[in-house]
Amino acid sequence: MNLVLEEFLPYRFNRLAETLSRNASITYKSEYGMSRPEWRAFALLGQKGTMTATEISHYSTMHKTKVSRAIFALEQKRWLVREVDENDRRLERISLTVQGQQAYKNLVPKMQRIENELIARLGKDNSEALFKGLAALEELYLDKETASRSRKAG
Amino acid sequence: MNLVLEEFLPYRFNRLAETLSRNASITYKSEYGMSRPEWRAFALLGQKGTMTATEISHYSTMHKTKVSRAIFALEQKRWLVREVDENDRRLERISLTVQGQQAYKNLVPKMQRIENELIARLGKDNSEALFKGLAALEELYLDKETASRSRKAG
DNA sequence: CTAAATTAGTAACATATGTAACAGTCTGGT
DNA sequence: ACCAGACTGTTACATATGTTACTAATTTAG
Repeated sequence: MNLVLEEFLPYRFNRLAETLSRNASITYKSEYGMSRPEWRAFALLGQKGTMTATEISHYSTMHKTKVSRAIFALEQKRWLVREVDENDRRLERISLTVQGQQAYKNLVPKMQRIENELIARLGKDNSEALFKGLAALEELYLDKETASRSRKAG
Repeated sequence: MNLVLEEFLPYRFNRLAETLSRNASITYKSEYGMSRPEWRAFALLGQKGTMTATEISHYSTMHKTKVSRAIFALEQKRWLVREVDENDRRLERISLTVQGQQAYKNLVPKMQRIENELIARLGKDNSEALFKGLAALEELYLDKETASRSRKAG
């Protein structure tokens, strides 16, 4: 009849998500003064090239106002530029500037190293189990299109 | 050289944590108007009996001001009472009222059913992998004392 | 025994996020 | 061609959260 909070999945996920994010954010926050929403939008732009705000919102699963603020901040840093789409003037094609791409080139290996070290410390057995479990959860819960990459890769 | 956001662990955890929490919150939010911080404090009090605010903060990994607000809200609902500790008058011993315990008895089975259904849908193989991976991560990252229950249980 | 440092909990302030309303643009049916 | 409805992105407002400062109580060092 008792629920043990420490065993409750949503709680465990929230706690780990916070820990992992805080740990990862140290790098992009201290080196570039980036917030988490900024990092996400930035990482997507580096990964996919030109995107619209709505696309960023979709792939980052961030609310559109959050995206709006994030790209505004990145624009202030001169890391991205917007260009109104001539075929549909509601759309803004957003892409990283050369400066932004340089920051991306600098930052990404550091972020990957953090993740690789974590996986190494987990060990092959545990990390494989983790990826399997995460992929299964994503398969169950997340929008097929968004989750597909993780599934294939997990 | 490219980082794929959908494969990045902190992002995957955040996304899943949000999804799981939103899913779980439907029940305690719609039936009892509880917020997530309230639910956490409430679940701990039901689980452990009398606690201080600091203890709740520790076991829930919530900031003490968040806890302060959560227990205030639960107090307004008449679900908990505080009693100043006579040996150390800085402390407040917090415990659920009879009303609070009834709500707990009503709510916990529903929350457990949600989790059990999730695990069933994952299947034995996947959920075992998930628990193994989560336990390993908690072992690595979280305060030993806090994580110990999850470890043993996972 | 007393003063400084520590602790529990709250309150005031600043920041971050979500919700709702908005302006501008496009589309489809008539 | 036109208008109702839908879409993109921003702004204004409300709410939630974190940071800092505070009061009251206790503990510790000297």
